Amino acid sequence: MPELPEVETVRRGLAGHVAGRTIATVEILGPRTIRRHVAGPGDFVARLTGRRVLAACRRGKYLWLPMLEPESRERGWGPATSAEGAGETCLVAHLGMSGQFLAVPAGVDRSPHLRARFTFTDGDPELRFLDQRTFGGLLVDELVDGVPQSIVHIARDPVDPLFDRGAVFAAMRRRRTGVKRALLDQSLVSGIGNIYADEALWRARLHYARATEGLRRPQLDALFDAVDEVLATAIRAGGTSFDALYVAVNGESGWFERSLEVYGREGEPCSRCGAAIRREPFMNRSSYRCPRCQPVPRNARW
DNA sequence: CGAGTACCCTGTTGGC
DNA sequence: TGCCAACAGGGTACTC
Repeated sequence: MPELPEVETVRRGLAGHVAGRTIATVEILGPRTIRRHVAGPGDFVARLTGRRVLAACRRGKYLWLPMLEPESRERGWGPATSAEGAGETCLVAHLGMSGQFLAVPAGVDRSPHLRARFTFTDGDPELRFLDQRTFGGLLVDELVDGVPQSIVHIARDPVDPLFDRGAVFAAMRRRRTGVKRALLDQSLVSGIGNIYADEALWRARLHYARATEGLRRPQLDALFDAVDEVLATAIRAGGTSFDALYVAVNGESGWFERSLEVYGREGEPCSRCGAAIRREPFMNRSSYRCPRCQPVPRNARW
């Protein structure tokens, strides 16, 4: 269940273990992992082999590794690339539900969930991408204004220094929908998933079906203050549970669960008022809320 | 175009 | 014990 904090933890791991290294070999196990790379596995491998990883970047739940351009292009013998900042190659990754990056010594991996393997010219560790439920994926892409072309529709996330609350609030109020649908809409604001949406709504004492057009500036500020707090707390927790071998934290590991107030706590008392937390079907998943702190609004939009 | 839904996928859990 | 339904859910394709 990786949301922004988990993906940020992975990004930091990749920055520490992979940035600055040159890819020696790329191996893809099974076609589904690169289904969004339409040019196919041969092209995927060819465009990454021999490339040096410059950094590890993230927007919302997406990760990417920009690559140093080959020397021939750096010297201007290839197509123009630098004028508008476009044309830089990068590896884009989405963890989906269960994707993991592991930086481990080279060796045999019998895991049926191993989807991709990268080796580097300086030896260990190699980088593996594992994904049990195969909602995750990899593709090679080009940067457009510093962002992979395939994710230009993903909005800035609340951690982004250029995140513009005023613009996001205005866009939210133009929608005719409920506040949780808006929080989960990655084209409005990215990085928030089911868990942190419920946690932020509980903190802001808002029902998930509150109509966005009826929300006032103070309520939206309170909601996004709550979003910031929840994300920052989870990022700090992810940072402390860091393991040198594992680039990724396991989404199932319990480091964040102790601090959750409503998510997964059906029937347990609300820590503010004592009312029993409710689980309700919503958008083909579940929403958790306190029935007293977050009552059903009059003009609900489900 | 905005809003809302179906589907992709597999391992785990719980009811009968 | 064994089988099947429910559940987990982000993103995209699709319909209306």
